[in-house]
Amino acid sequence: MGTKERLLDAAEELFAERGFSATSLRDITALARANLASVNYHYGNKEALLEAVFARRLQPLNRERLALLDAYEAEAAGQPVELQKILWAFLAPPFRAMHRWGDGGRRFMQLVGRVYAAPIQPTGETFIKQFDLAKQRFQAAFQNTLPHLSHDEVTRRMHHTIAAMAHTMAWGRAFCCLRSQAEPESDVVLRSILQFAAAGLLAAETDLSVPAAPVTAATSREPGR
Amino acid sequence: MGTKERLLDAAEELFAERGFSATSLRDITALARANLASVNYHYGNKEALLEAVFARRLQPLNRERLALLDAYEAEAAGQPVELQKILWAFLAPPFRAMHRWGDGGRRFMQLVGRVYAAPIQPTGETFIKQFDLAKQRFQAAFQNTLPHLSHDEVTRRMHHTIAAMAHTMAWGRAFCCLRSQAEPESDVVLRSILQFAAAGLLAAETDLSVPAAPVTAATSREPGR
DNA sequence: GTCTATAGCATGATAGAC
DNA sequence: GTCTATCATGCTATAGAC
Repeated sequence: MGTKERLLDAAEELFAERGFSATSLRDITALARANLASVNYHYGNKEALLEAVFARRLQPLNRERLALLDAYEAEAAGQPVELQKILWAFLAPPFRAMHRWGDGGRRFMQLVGRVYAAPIQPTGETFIKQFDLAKQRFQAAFQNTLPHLSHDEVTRRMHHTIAAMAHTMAWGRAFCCLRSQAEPESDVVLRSILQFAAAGLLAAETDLSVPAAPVTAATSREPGR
Repeated sequence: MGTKERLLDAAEELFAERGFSATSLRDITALARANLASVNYHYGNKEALLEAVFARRLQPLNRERLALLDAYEAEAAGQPVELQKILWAFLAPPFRAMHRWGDGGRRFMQLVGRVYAAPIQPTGETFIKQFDLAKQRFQAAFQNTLPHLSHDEVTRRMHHTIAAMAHTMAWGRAFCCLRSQAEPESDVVLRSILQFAAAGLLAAETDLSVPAAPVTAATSREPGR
């Protein structure tokens, strides 16, 4: 395996584990058993290296999502696609990618989850933009299948769904730190998200009964602002 | 307002916006209009400053959550507490805190969302530990109210619920970047999460029909590993 | 393509005057 | 408590030999 690719692997691993700013080029080149100058030779600078890490896996991933959605839509022939199918097209590819790509895939998805939760960082923008392209297609599909929801509510519930996925990814092996032994790439977790999100998306928009405050006043003093 | 508190505010703001490693003490002291050495004088070092940022708001927050849950449980007198009430006790305090604490509260919750998504960082551990104390109490309450779910599944679905909350926090003003104008502290978002999570938690555990692969083979070639 | 050497700068921390 | 000055170290990036 060439230096260029080893650098990519090392960067993927360390960016996912420690974050972008907390990882130095020295850390990366040491792990890749490459020279410090090699990053600059092959990629130009640190940020371009991060972009390369994303570029390698992100495009195939979103292409697979959209191909699945396309196929389901063709199958439905103009009718709304079943909710479970839309969710499957959206959520299954990253989980399957974790299987296919092994440790690298797991680390990559952890990085994705991380960046998605902290979108302000440099180049996170790049990633978000690419992701939003797919998101818009899915937004339309969800809206079609869930006509009882307003546009804004669909947006919010998609966000909740993405959150569940991204968090699972971000936690990686540490998922549900305490006791659940399930690995994030296991089917069990994917099915759990599918089930949870499907029910959540199908819920009525307005039927919420905010519970009354209990008898005991639970307000406590807190530091002012 | 004393220097010590101004440092806390500045650190809260910058850690939330840029992350811990990407923020320098010089940035913080400049924003706080304080001397570079003041951080060391008042807090010892950078990491202790982060811990102080957490300590200021985290304890009251979790205390409020648990007080609410206590009150609801007392009200229920041994019976399982209604799901909506458990969720309310868990989710409402951070949203209300954002109102009460103003900008500082919003930034703090953004920081919390950030750290929760990237738990490996230094001192994130501290935060996670404190949070887990509350989490265990809530896990028991959820399990009581949802006897149809296995222990592991309750854990996973709590995780999904927390994810929706944390992501909303992490995105702050940029929530649902595209079009939804709703501020994260608005009741609309809180209600959306409540509704979504309640339905998701109530769903059956096993009834999932994974959709069949569509006719068109959607597999594409991808880089090997 | 790979390496050494180093420029040029930012960082966290501290010593010590006031 | 606040300030200046500075240390020691780490960083990204690059120049130039091989």
